[in-house]
Amino acid sequence: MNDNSDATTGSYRLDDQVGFILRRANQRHLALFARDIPDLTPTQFAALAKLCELGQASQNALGRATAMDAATIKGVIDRLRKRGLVAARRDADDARRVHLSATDQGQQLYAALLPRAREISKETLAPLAPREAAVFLQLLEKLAGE
Amino acid sequence: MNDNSDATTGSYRLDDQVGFILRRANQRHLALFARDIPDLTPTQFAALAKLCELGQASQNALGRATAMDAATIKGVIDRLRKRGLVAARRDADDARRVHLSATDQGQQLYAALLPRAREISKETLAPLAPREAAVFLQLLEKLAGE
DNA sequence: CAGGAATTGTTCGTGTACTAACAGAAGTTG
DNA sequence: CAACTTCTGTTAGTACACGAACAATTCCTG
Repeated sequence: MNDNSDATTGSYRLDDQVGFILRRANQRHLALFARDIPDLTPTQFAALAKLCELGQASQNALGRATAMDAATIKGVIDRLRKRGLVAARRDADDARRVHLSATDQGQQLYAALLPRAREISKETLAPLAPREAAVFLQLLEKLAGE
Repeated sequence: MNDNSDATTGSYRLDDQVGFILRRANQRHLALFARDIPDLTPTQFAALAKLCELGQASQNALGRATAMDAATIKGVIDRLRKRGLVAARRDADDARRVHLSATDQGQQLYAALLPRAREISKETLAPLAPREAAVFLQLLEKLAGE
């Protein structure tokens, strides 16, 4: 009767909606990231990290691997290239593709930032007890889909 | 030993990091919102909803209530005003403040969109069982902080 | 009351994020 | 092989999101 979680009957409070809280949680994480790794944005770090994991990738493929669309990954890669962290060359087999790889400098930076990246994940989850954090991650993963 | 959740020792996989999954979950929600309510962005809806909840507010106060900084809320309010959903006037008591309120049109739109907004929250949580959703929301709230 | 501090709103610059439209290359099929 | 389709990357436009700097106003405190 008094169930606010009902999708059609209960009252609607913005502060209780998943989307709104999700946005705030994301904001908190972004703030932690910016504080601990000021020289790279989370998105840039994600692209660099994934590229280091994969070794190499085409631009759009890297975008898919990091959940960025073609337009977004382009800007991110442009900035990483301008800073000499990522190298790009035209693919020999497929003239459409841009072949990407992390430069030595990019790999070194990635390695150097790894401890801080781990810290950020830890700090982000700090409000939760270890058990809670594990449960949360599992449910969040489900929610993210794909 | 083989614990990937350890913040200083384990291996680092981008796909397992809170921040990355949080971003993907947010993306999924944004896509659902855009599909079900194409005429308003989630942020615009949040501002309108909060303003309807509160009745009235100054611009920065509304920003705080919706987790937007001064620069962001300004743009959002500008767009809502341009569409006649929100009215603004200089505050009589405090010449700095912009007094905001939802217009009749704004309130009607808000009321009309409410069922869809509820649906979006429901759809967002759809990958989770009801029990899981409840747990998730609680943990997410903790994570968002403040 | 005077002068410093805090608040309110604005502007600028940078960086995601997505849609839509496009060109060129590669793959598929009749 | 020619037409169609798909895939790759690019560009333009809109909308958050935040830091930094700023002017005007109000508050606070000596």
